Amino acid sequence: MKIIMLVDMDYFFAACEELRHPEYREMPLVVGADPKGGTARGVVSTCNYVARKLGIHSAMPISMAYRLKKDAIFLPVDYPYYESMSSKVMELVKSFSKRFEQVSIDEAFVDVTDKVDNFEQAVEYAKALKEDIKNKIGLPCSIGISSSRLMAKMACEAGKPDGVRLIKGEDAARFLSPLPVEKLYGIGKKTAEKLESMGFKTVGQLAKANTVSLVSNFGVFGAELYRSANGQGDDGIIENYEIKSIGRERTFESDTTDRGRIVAQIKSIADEVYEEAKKQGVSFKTVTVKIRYHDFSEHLRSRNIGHYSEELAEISENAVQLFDMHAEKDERVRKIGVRVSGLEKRKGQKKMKDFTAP
DNA sequence: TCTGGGGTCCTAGGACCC
DNA sequence: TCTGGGGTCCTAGGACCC
Repeated sequence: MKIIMLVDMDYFFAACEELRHPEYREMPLVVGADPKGGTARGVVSTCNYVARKLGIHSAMPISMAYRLKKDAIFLPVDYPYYESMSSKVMELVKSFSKRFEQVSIDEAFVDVTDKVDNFEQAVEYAKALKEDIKNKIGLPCSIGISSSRLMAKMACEAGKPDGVRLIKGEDAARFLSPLPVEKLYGIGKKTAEKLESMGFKTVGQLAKANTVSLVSNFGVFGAELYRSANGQGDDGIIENYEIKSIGRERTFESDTTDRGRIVAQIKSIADEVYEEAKKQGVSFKTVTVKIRYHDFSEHLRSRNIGHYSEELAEISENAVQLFDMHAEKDERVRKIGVRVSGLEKRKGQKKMKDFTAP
């Protein structure tokens, strides 16, 4: 049996801001869109626990957060800064085990099976890692430990904030059983509604479901649901993960039908996508445009260009064409996005660090 | 209250090929 | 007259996560 840990940074973006602005530490701090006096269209990205006590939370419309606390500290998202902090954290985590997989800017799974003899030692190991991150970098995190990725994640959630939590395999079912289905990782609003309509309110009820009926209602996902509800899950760590797509999207400050304005935005976004693809050292084969209309309906239009490309013009020209061919004229556009996929590492190009002199 | 931006994975239909 | 089966690729949409 493996010993898997999930390291998850607590209120990461806001914690990073507190680190460079200690004066905000005791104040409600909201990282996200500029509220613009309550008229803005963005959302809360992350907020600290002082703000959470006031009812503010991630993904809440920023206008609502503003209404809840007009004199909170509102800061814009400084992604490059958080990424630099993330790199420091991830290097430290890696030093605890090379069997490591970063799953988002602030989370990583680590397989510590070879590092400790049992779960009790794993708890001590996790505490040491947590202290190291706190002392050397200054950021709080939580760590969940179990024998699968799923249960490590659930343990971590249960331990938040600033906690280390162990759930042994034999305790998984008992831990999960009373939770409402939407607390299970992978179950969102839609699936929860469907499950509740089928009579499954808790994970324990789901764990006793008839697998045949789950599969007939949800396909492969149904079988996965059953396994998850019973505390079973994957324990693999993918050490060299390859990115699958690169995209950027932008919401207009006001909905528009002005083609000139939209095309200009597509070109500007295409440029950002191009720069990111260059930075990642990948070519692409498919270009996709995403259009969100005023009523939130979304449409994707994609084109396989038939070869791997690295050209800015291939992104912007295909994106504009796809928009012109498929956009509903006179429908107000709220958001536009551009994405490239079908990626391949560029040939003859290695990362700088591969050339580092010995 | 009025809804961002960056991703992943899965499904399903149609085209095409053998 | 009434039309196989399997595999793969492409496209579009949906759900979910952070």
